[in-house]
Amino acid sequence: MSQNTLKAIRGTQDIFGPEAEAFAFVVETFERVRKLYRFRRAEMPVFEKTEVFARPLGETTDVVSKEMYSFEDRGGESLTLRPEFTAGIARAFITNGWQQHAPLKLATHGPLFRYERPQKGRYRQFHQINAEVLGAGEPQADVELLAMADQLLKELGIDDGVTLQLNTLGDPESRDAWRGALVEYFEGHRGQLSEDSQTRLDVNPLRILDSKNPGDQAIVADAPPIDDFLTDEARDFFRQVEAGLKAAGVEYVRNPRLVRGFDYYRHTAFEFVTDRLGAQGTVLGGGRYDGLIETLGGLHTPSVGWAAGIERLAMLVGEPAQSHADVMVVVENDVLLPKAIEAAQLLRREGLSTELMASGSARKRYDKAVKSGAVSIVAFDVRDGANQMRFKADGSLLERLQDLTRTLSLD
RNA sequence: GCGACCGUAGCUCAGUUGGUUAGAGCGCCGGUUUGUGGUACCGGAGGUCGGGGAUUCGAGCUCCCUCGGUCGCCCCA
Repeated sequence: MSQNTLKAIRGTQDIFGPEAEAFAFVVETFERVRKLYRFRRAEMPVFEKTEVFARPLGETTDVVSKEMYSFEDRGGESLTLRPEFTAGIARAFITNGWQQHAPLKLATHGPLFRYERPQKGRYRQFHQINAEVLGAGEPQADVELLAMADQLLKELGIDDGVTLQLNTLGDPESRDAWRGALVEYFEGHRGQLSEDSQTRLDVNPLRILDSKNPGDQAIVADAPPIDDFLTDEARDFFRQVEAGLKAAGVEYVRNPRLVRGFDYYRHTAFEFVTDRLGAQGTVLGGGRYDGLIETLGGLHTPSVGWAAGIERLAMLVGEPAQSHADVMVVVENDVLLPKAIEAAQLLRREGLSTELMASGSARKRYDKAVKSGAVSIVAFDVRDGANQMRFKADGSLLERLQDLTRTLSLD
């Protein structure tokens, strides 16, 4: 690899082979399942005005200042490659007046961009599948979204070892009361907290709850739980979500320390977590964001959604069985190449996946065809001065191949 | 932004306390053999050992810098 070799940008990936197959399997499964739940497909721009993503987060956070791919276009406007789907969807909801469709169930997938240091299951350009219910304030929306996620993971065959962790952040009143109590509690233990968590205490105290530092975790264990601060309404909402999940047959565990970093989140927060992906164990996550669309200048529009990293799901799916051609058409004598091309097209039009083996040493082509694992082989060769077509296939496929190629004239 | 580990052929990797012209397997290309066949054998292409500097008579190997990768921390919409 010379120094002049073109290289991909850090954190981007060229997905190919079994990994690409696994990736496609995830997307195809998502598309199938979202239709079962009657989620409608939407396509959004890959970039937006920076404000679309920055405003809901607060201008000063690390996320905005350091982790977005932002740039100026030729008109001097600040644009940003989408780091998530939700904000763009919310913007589209507002600009297109989609409240007329509320409650609106939307599904989409595609590339997202975050300027981060790559590590296992984290890239700068990565891909997510995404589902949202916009304009739905009822806990049933949360339940349906979770049921869909649950079914998706099961249909991907990766539900083993994956746990749905569920929590509520309450309504704003609950949340503020809880935050206040947490700050008070952690202030009392400030000296024992890690350096990172002391910073969090000032910047984003809820985040202390998911600190990875063992010393912090000991302190967190005795922190006041959200349940002590839930209003009657918030408690009732969460109970309805739990009851709905039970009715839907979705298993979960309560994780009272599961939080979200941003203020527009309300009520339900959830993550499907695996222990098989190292530090990046969240495989699908989301929650209710009743405050977001207002923040972007729309009407009050309670909404809930989730997203999942396709790469991470693909890693869990593992390598699918290699796919083999139905038919390998082998040209053992180049004189018969046109006939072989004709045959290959015939077969493809009939829905048989067909590959032409017509390059390299003519003598080795048949062996390569056999080695490729193709289900059947049609070989074109000249023997004793006569053009011939030979088949290697079993039973009904052999009959089908003979039948399909009957009209082919070899001379 | 911080830390640890790793960069040798297209791929996976050997390479001794620093010592001649840097190797293997797989893959690829060609040939022979086989001739209803996944065989065996022979040959070939392909490396400034990530890049630069230093030490040394001599560096793939030691040291420094740099670039890249992996994993973790931070952050996580």
